[in-house]
Amino acid sequence: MIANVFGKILRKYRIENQLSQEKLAFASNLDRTYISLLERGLRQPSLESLFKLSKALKIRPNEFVKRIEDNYENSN
Amino acid sequence: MIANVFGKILRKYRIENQLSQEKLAFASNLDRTYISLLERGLRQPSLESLFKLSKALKIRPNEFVKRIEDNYENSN
DNA sequence: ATATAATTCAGACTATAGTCTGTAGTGGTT
DNA sequence: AACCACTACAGACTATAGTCTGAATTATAT
Repeated sequence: MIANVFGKILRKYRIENQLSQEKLAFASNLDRTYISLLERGLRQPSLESLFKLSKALKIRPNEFVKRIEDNYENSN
Repeated sequence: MIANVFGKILRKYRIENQLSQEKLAFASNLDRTYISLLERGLRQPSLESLFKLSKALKIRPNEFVKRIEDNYENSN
């Protein structure tokens, strides 16, 4: 599942940036509980949410997506 | 708007691949009318739909996203 | 042990992604 | 004109993204 792959990478990036879910939520203008859902693989983001999160995490969206790709084929 | 940027790029890729909306829909396992909505900027895809479309268009998702990035800052 | 920050989880909710069926327009070809 | 392939559009619908409030857990540290 792509949501699981995405969630794990999102969490890694967040930890690297030393942000709590709540601070990331504020920085990306998304909801606190939604960040939690994403990280646990219970939601997948829209393109816009992906861009918002990338900006808050100071990475380029295509880097984010590249990591998803790399972990996706190996996941099922 | 990110949906507009995405839509224009999607259409370019589809034309390059010489596919009709209907054939792209079939190849990506998405709905014919939804492809139309995407290209006109009336919808934005989820991460999963982005991956489905990328596969059908024989490009890597991160290339797709890179082109969206490049056209996004210049759009508003 | 007890505060405190951080995360999970629940439920109810709104907004939008994505489907389905059909019809109306658009443009090309003979 | 007629036909043909393609796309736009409408409307009603289902599935899921994303919000909001609050309470229950789970760390982390003092």
